[in-house]
Amino acid sequence: MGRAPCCDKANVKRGPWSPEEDATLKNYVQNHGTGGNWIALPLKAGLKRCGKSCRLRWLNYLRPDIKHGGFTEEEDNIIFTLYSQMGSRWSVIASQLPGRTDNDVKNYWNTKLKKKILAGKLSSFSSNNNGGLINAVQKPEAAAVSLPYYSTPLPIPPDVGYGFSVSSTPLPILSPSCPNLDNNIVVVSSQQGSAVSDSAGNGYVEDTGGILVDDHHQQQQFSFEFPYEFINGGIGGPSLVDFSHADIERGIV
DNA sequence: AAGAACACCAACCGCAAGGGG
DNA sequence: GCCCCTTGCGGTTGGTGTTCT
Repeated sequence: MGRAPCCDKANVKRGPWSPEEDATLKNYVQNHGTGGNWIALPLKAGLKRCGKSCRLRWLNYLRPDIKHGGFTEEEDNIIFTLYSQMGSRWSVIASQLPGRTDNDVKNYWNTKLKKKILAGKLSSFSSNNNGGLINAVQKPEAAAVSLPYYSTPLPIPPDVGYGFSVSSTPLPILSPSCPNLDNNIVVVSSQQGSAVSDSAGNGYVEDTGGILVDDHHQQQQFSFEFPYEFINGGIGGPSLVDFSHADIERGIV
């Protein structure tokens, strides 16, 4: 037996909300609150709507503190930074932006901001204070072995689908030729990779041979890959030249 | 001018988590 | 501990407006 539907779909209205419905819902919530039960609310308020629909309409549109209108550059940067760190945790990201909803942020990211970043038009991505690099933070679930959570400057925005893997066999200790070896996490070296493609025909540039060193001088080999057209500058991203050994070394923390 | 393609965003869907009985 | 109900979340869809050809 499957899950019981949250409401009787045959007897509820769907689709866009009318101004009358908005007014009814707004008046009811402002006068009576939600009563802690959205499922029962539409019946009490006299709305032929699903409780979930009412909740969504209130949270995303009717709440008095909702901010409508375009996102500012500062908001762009906050979204980008938080997305870099935690991925698509829209509710968490939205909680850092007063008046914005998770749906707003999600839509904005998917329709505009992602393109803006890929075009290199976001200040935190294109500025020179980090050598043109941004902090791409490894997603925890991507780690194949237990390593400290770390950030590594890479010339990519976090949404371009880079993969990340760590070899299971620790490498021999590298000679400490790198002046930053004593820092917590170091990307010691990297090299330009070769173009590869997956079974669906999507092109990637695969970079291999990077070394991570943690604060116990334990080393792990890693590899990562980026969509080929992005690395190749085809959609406004950096050219392959930007993705060099030197650039990554410059970003060592 | 008209149809096609694209962009935007509100709304829906299904799943997981949380809480109460 | 289990079950059921509700809420919250993130992914996806579909309608509408705009731009392009």
